[in-house]
Amino acid sequence: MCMESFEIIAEPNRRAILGLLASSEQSVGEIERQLRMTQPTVSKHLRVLREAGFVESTVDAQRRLYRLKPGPFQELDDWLARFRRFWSEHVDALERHLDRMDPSTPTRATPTLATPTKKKTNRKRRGSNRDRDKGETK
Amino acid sequence: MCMESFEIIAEPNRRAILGLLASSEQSVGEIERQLRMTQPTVSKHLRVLREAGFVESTVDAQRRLYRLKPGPFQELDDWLARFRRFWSEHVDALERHLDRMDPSTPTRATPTLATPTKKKTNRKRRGSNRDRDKGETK
DNA sequence: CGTAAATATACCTTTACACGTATATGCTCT
DNA sequence: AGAGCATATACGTGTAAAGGTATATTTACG
Repeated sequence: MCMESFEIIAEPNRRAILGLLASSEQSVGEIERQLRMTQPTVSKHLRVLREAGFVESTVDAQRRLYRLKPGPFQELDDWLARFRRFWSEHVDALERHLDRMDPSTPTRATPTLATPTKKKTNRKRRGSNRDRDKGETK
Repeated sequence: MCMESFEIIAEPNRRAILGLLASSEQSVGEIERQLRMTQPTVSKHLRVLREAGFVESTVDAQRRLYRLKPGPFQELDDWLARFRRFWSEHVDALERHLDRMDPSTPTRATPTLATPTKKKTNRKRRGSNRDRDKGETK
């Protein structure tokens, strides 16, 4: 009754359900069988997804057909967009590399808002600091 | 010790931290003050983020400077990509609408992989089905 | 009308995360 | 060496979500 979009997709089973629905709408029973989950579990997840606006349902005799709704995906993407510029520059290099290795891949249509934000901020690393990072990055 | 990317960003405070780091690297104390969280809370979230590969840290005297790492964002985006085609067609219509209303908005740089997947699947809605949807979509 | 199928809900138990307080570790500077 | 700052960790507690079992609800169909 209170979860927002990010918590919704934190649940692996829910992501699996959304994955199924990405191909086409499905009934509860179909989801239940394909994902090997118990029926109540499926129903409860679908309820959560519905209340969060990820899916909608229509009645078809005794079954209910569920399909995706775009809203929350938008929202997630909007959040991710803030970081896209950041990692896109990393991807650029990698992409060139991969393009060279596998010319069949259609360049992976990345947004590439690649504003060349070359962060050369030159942060002062004060004093005796032997960049040793004892297991920080692990 | 076990969370993956989607659970990581389910936490609002962690998203806030990532949001801060999106602009520039920050020390624990700076995060603590800007987000009004207690220091242990910040440290623990940063630990989680670090173990999940969202951030990395370097030592600067007594402080640690944290900054973003691209990997997990990629992963999240890859998952979202499966659905992008789906909602992009919805956005297209909306976008045209908004562009007309507010010409200042720079068209919101959407990936727009708009493969014209015009889903005209014409699903059969069987039998006596009075589309009534008693509060399903709520 | 009664039964069976499909789905939703209620109730219970378990588990895992988030937070706070307290404390440990590590670095700097005098 | 000792004081003090910045950060990490330990531990206890509350809470909420997920899953299971049982049951209710709705619909089709004989």
